[in-house]
Amino acid sequence: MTYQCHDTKEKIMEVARVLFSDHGFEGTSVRDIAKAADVNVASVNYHFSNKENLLTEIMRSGYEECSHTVKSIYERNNSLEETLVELFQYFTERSHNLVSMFKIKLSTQHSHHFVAEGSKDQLLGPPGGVVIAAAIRNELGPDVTEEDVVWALRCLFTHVVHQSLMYNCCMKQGTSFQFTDTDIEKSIRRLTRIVLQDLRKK
Amino acid sequence: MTYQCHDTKEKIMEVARVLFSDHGFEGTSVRDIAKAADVNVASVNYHFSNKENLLTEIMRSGYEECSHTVKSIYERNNSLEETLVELFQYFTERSHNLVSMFKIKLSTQHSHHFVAEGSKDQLLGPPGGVVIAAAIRNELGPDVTEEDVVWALRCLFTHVVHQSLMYNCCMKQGTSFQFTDTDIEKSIRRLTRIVLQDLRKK
DNA sequence: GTCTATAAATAGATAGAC
DNA sequence: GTCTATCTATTTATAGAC
Repeated sequence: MTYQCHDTKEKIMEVARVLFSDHGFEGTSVRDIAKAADVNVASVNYHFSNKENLLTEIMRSGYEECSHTVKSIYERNNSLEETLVELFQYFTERSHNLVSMFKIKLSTQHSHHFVAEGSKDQLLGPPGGVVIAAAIRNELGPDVTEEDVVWALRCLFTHVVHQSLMYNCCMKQGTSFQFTDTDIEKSIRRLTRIVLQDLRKK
Repeated sequence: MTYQCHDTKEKIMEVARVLFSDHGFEGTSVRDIAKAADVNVASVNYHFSNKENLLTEIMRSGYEECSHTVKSIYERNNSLEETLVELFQYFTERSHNLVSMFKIKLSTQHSHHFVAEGSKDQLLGPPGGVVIAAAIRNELGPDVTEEDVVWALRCLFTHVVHQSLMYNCCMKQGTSFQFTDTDIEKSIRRLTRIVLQDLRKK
């Protein structure tokens, strides 16, 4: 079993993302990860130097994956409403990516993962936020104010992210959740329409 | 220093809520709590039997405090919009209560704290959700459908909770946050108005 | 690159004196 | 109710054989 670096490293990251999402960073031991990934305990430190660095790589790849997904979704359908609905579907398929990123964002200890490398003081916005903002501008034409775009972005992104978190966590917990994915899709569409409608009135 | 049970127990809960909120349940040791509360290590187990039970008591009191706050806010001002804005202000004053509750909700391991004691399968809704739903019905009169009330509740509560989480976490992290509390208040008011407006049209 | 063995620190919990 | 001391288990990380 020599020369399987790439497979092992990626397997560790994928398994760790799931475990961090379910039990948190501190709630997951390197041994748990190695066992679940079916690799040796020492290989985690070999490939990532230490546990903290494993988190760093997971966060970076997760943020990039999400940004890239939003971009490619919008380039395909060219519609704000459809993009938001498909973003919810992506968050459901890759719920561990969303949940682990969000938990880290809420943590004091690991929040530095959301600070861009070059400019240490600049907080990263939501992944794909630039694309959604552009989509809003495209729907409303050139007369829309920047303040309105920011407000709409915040309303809509918040809604999609929070509904995705609630939907996927309650599903995982096995408790009877009141809302189906169809309900949430309807909710996203309705909110998108009334937000755009309000911005057009001005 | 004898007979100070009540003080010690409450001090432990208050300190633990802050630490759980910042570093998570697993990221906080019983020793950390005892040190921050300036009590002996053994007193945590004396008053709460074990660490898990300390979390149980924190969650229960946090949920009740929040529900009670929402109720008393609405009884005082009798306005949906004002209640949501004041709820955001409460979430800011007591951000550790919100953050710790939300983190636990996202966790697979500790999600059982959101299951009501009597009926083990029933998931608890958002704290104060019943009051907000009643406020929505009061604004719209008796003709409003239950589906619309549920949608409005979800939109508005989601917005307030998520904005509060983002606002308080980014503040705590010391990074330059783009939005002031005034911005978020405006955002809540604007969303409340367009949601109610949409429901009235039907 | 993978493995075993182990170091060094820390975790939750408890026993027993006061 | 508070405290010290301690047991047992588990943690991250590393050293060194293969």
